Amino acid sequence: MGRLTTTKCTWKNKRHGKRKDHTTATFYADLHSQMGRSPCCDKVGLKKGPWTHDEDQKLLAYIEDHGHGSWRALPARAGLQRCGKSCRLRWTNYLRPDIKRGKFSLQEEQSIIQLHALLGNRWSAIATHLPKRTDNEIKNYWNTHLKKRLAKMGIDPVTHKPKNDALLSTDGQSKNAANLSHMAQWESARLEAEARLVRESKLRSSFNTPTTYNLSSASTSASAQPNRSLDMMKTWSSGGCDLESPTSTLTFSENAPPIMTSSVGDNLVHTIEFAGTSGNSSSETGIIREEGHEQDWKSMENSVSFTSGFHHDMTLSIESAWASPEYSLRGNSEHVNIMDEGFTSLLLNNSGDRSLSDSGKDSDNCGGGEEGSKYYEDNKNYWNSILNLVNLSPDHSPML
DNA sequence: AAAAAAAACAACCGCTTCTGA
DNA sequence: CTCAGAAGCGGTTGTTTTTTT
Repeated sequence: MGRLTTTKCTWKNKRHGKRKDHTTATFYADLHSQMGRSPCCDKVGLKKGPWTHDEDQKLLAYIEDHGHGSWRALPARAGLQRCGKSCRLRWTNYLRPDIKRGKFSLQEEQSIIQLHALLGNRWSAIATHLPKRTDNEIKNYWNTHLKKRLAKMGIDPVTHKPKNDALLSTDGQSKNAANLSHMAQWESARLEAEARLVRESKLRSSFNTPTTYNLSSASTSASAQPNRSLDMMKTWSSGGCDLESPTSTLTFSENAPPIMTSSVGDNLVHTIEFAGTSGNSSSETGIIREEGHEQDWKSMENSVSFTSGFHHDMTLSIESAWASPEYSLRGNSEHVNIMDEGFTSLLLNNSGDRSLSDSGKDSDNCGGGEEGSKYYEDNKNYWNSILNLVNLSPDHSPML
C-alpha cells in the first residue's frame, strides 16, 4: 500500500531534517539532560503512539475520581505507562467531556477563517472562540482543509490576500491592508489578554473546588467575567475620522447598523447570521449550512457566478468565493477587482447590491467621496463583525 | 481486486511561557 | 530577582483510512 513505511523506531530531527534511530534519539535525550535541559519525563519503558481503549478508560476513571492535578505524577498513579504530557494531550484533545468532535459546520469554518485572518496560526486563541473545539483539532482542520481551499482559490492562506497582491504596492488598498493588519495586531494582543483573564477566572473559580474535574464550574466560569473586551476597538469605532490607532489611519463612522448577530445553538454557539438575508439567500441557492456542506460547496461550483454582483448575505459571498471556479479562473476585469481586494475583503462586501467594479477604490482618505465613505463603511462593518464575534465568545467559550 | 496516492487526524517533539519557591 | 518545574503551544510526523488509478 501507499502508506508511509518508515519504521516505528525512527524519528525525524525537525531542525536538521535527519532521521535517527531510537538509540540515537535516546542518546540525544541523555545528552540533552546532561547539557541542562531535562526531558519532560523519564521515557524509559513508557508507551508511545495511539492510545488503547483500556488506557483511555484508566485515564478517564482516574481523572473522574481525582482530577488531573499534576500531570507528571498522574500516569504512575493511574497505572499508565505513559508520560504525563501524553496523558495531558490525550485528555485535552480527545477524552475531555466538553469537546465536540465531528465535522466542522460552515459557520465554524467561517469563524476559523476570520479568526485566522486576525490572529494567524495562534490556534489556542482561535479555539477560545470556537466552543468545544480544541486547538489541535482546529489546527488540523485548517491544515488539511481550509488552507488547501484558500490556496486553490489563489489566496495566500497566510496573509488571506490574493497571491498576486504583490502588484498592489502603492495604492490605497495596500495601505488599507496594512491598517487592517495593524488593527489585527492590536486585537490579537487584546485577545491574549482576554484569554489570560479567562484563565485567571478559571483558576479562581476552581480554587475552592476539590481536585475532581468539574465540568459545570469550568464551563461557566467565563460567564462570570464581566465583558470587558474590545474597549479599545470600540473607542476606535466610535471615534470617526478623528480617532486613529497608534499606527493606523483606518477609521469608522458611527451609527451603522450591526451586520452580524449571533445566537447560541446546540451544536454551534457562534452561529453567525448576517443581517437580514441569510435565510433567504440560503434558500435561494439551496445552501445547507449544516453538516455535509462540503458537498454543497461542490454543488455550488456550477451554479454561482460573480457576474451578478455580491449577495446581501456576507456568508453567501464567502460561500460563493469558495465554491466558484470562475472566481479563481476568470480573467476579466470584474475578476481582477475581486482578486485585488482579497479574500478578507470579500468579508467586507456585504452591503447590498454593490457592484464589483466599485469595490476598493479611492479608499485611502477618510470620508473622501461617496465611494471612499462606502468603502470605510464596509471596513467598519467588517470590524464590527469581528467585534461581535469576539465579544460573544468569552461568555460561551470552553475553559481550556 | 490490487496498488498507489491522497486525505485525515492523533500524537509527538521541543520551544516558550507561566508559576511558585 | 532568579531558577526550576509544569504546562501551554505550534509545528511536524507517522499511521490509518479513503479515494483514485
